[in-house]
Amino acid sequence: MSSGAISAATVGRLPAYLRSLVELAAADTSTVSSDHLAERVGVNSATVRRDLASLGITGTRGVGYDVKYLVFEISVELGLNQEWPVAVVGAGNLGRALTNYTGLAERGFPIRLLLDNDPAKVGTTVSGVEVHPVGHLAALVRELSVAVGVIATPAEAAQEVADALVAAGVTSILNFTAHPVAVPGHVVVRRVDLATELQILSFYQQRGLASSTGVGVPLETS
Amino acid sequence: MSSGAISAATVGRLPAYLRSLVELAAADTSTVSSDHLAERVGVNSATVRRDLASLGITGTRGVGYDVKYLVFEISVELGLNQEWPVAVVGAGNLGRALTNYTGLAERGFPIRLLLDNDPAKVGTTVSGVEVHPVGHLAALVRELSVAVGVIATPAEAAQEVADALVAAGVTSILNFTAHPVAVPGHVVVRRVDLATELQILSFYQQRGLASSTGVGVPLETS
DNA sequence: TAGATTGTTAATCGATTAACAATC
DNA sequence: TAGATTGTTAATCGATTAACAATC
Repeated sequence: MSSGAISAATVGRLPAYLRSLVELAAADTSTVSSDHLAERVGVNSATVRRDLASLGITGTRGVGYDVKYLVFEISVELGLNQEWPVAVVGAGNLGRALTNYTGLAERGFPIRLLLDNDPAKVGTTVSGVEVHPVGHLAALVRELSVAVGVIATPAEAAQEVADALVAAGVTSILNFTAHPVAVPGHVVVRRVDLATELQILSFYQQRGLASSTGVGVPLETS
Repeated sequence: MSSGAISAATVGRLPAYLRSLVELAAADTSTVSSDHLAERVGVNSATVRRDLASLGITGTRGVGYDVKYLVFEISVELGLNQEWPVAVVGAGNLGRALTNYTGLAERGFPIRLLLDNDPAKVGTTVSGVEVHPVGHLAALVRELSVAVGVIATPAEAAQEVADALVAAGVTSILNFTAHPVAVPGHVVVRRVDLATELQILSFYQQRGLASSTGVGVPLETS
């Protein structure tokens, strides 16, 4: 496990490390210790050193890690040095909100394609992205080299949309519906279910478990 | 730990159990085994029995669990037998998408309050919810008995909004910005960061790790 | 050299799972 | 009674953390 095997927990922490490091780089801090980084991200310093070592990232004993080097390496690991064109299926409020959200393009996920079956929506434009019929999905995904598909349709359509995305060759899917989707093993799906997030919050509220769960400092989603 | 202590992992699985059970109830299945439920949710049957036992839910040996009883008990645990009025801070695309999303009200989280500092937005209405100035937050939260606050503002405002929500007595917060917020120990925060979700997807894509991570069957967010 | 900090081993912790006696 | 399935113990697994030799 010392090299090559990267746990899901490690992957989940990488974006947090990166955010913290980018702030340090902006503040012209050239070097950072695992202790310092750990404190900012809210984990143990041994965990930071282990996470970085598992990516093959090394520091200097007595000194720490070079911030610029860390930022570069983690960015490479997360694929942030390249663009991942995104297709959003469903041009309802959520689909339009995602398309309008400039933060995604800034972080390398430009939304290039918006699909919907509603004839009233087809042909309209959201933040410069034209809405196309879902029937054109396969052709457009290939034409635009779409790397990530987002399911922002009603829950009933989730599986059907996932199937269409997979058939078109998309291997990364973000599912915003309440309905889990089944996909072949080479495809990665993550699900963001708003009602589930709220239900988990209300569970803690109900139980008065906030402080006993070590929350307070935010409980991360991943 | 056998009783009273409920792990975060267990809490995260409850909504999935409930979804599956509701389908069974609709199909008039009166009883379910831990084995059957485990298969539907994608966990081990011992985990199901342990999760349920930790909530004080018992089944019948040789028979299984009564579906209606399970649905009721888990609903109570998740607080679904009551309403949790929600306040959304930020009436941008995301805030409006959330307010328009009927799935939340259906699952007990009606959005009762929408706040924004933009004078052009104040006074407008989204799905019947009027936009109020953020300065009125404390008074309106009390008046409407808001239980959950949602931060849907630009990242820079996240901490300020969290502070205002906490000061107004809100103890459950869902944060949609990329910025983690610090809150007192009695407050529960969950964060949903879209760019982070996409970055994790692209990491797996980059590495070709999909099948080796046991994804395929969806990797849940929680 | 003295102080700091990494890289890694061994200990710990917590969660998952196999296994099975209890019992419907 | 025979078959099924729970409730729970003990084993396993994986991830976190303490500790410390290596070394800048």
